Amino acid sequence: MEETKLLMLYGCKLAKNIEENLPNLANRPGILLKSCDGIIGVFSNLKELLSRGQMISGQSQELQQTDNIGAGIQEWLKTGGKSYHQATDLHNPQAVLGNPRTRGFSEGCANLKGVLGQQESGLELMISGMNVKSFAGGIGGEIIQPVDVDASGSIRASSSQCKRRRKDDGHKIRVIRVAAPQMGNLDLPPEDGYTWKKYGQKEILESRYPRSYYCCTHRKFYNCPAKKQVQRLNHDHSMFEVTYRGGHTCHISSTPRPPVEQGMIRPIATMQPPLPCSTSSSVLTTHWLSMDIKPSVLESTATIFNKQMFQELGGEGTGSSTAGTLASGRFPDNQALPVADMANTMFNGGSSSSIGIENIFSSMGDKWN
DNA sequence: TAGATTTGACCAGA
DNA sequence: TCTGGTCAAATCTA
Repeated sequence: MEETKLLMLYGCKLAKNIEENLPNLANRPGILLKSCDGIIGVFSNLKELLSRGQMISGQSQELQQTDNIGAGIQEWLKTGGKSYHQATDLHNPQAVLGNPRTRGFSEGCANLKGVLGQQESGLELMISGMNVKSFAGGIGGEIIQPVDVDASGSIRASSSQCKRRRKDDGHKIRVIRVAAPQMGNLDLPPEDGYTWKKYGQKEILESRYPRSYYCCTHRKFYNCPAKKQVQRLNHDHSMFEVTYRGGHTCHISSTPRPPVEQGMIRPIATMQPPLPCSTSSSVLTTHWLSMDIKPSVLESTATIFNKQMFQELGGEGTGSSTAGTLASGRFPDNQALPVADMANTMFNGGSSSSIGIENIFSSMGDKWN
């Protein structure tokens, strides 16, 4: 549920910021459209995540509420977002789903799109659909797929191509779908905060694309059992299906730290020393509304906006050092990085930042002006 | 030259 | 027997 809550708040915040800064953004249609795309991606992923989640849990009432996720954001936007915290109790997902003011992200986004004008060609906006390619650059929202594990621990096929599966060895299994890179090496699997070593590739029956097998780089030294499989979707080659098996144990060190795999939060906005599994030299960590949020999700989400804004603002960022950039919170010319502040403000409730969420866009507006 | 990737062969579950 | 998963030698690359 943590991804759900994260996406929910993040999308609402972005929408609110766009609405509040339409005067500034009016002269920057590129930023506007990309921002809108990002928001729609967030909300669409949220919708899919919720739908799938409820299908798994079989809670029909929640499903109905999710389907009704409707006019709420529009209504909420009309209030100027001022009633956000009153309208949404993010500590209580039931309250969020049941609250008419927070229902209807899709309609809200459609409304935004109407405000912002015609979408770019090539920009896939499938607000009511499930097929959103949310973010350019290959960092996509995380969409959890249902995985069926029967009582014996073996995996039941959840797709037609999974006819036989080896018995699970008791490891936790997690299946997600992420957007494939749209530039550069298109075969590179999406970054997820860990380093992986490819140990095999295999053509899979009835699949157009081969499946790649990865294990944790540190399997040798830390006996880390984590593995993942990456395969491009048959029907949508721009999406990867990534199957994670087993959790990382290689992060265990002399410094106690909750495992990322278990989605446990870390202390307030501190810079962590590099860890064996992390691809980053440092990791931006947050606490946010006391929620359990996987840092990888947080970083990916925050990076989307970072990359888009950075490019639009004429930066030379490549987005290759996501966590490092966010952690530094600086442009190369040592300017403050608005999105880092934004992420910091958002995910830390604004308590630890001198820049409030309301000021982020206005400060950016200064740059644009 | 060490580490990563590729790829054919082998293993094991269904 | 078929197929997915893994191994390990060969190859590549920084």
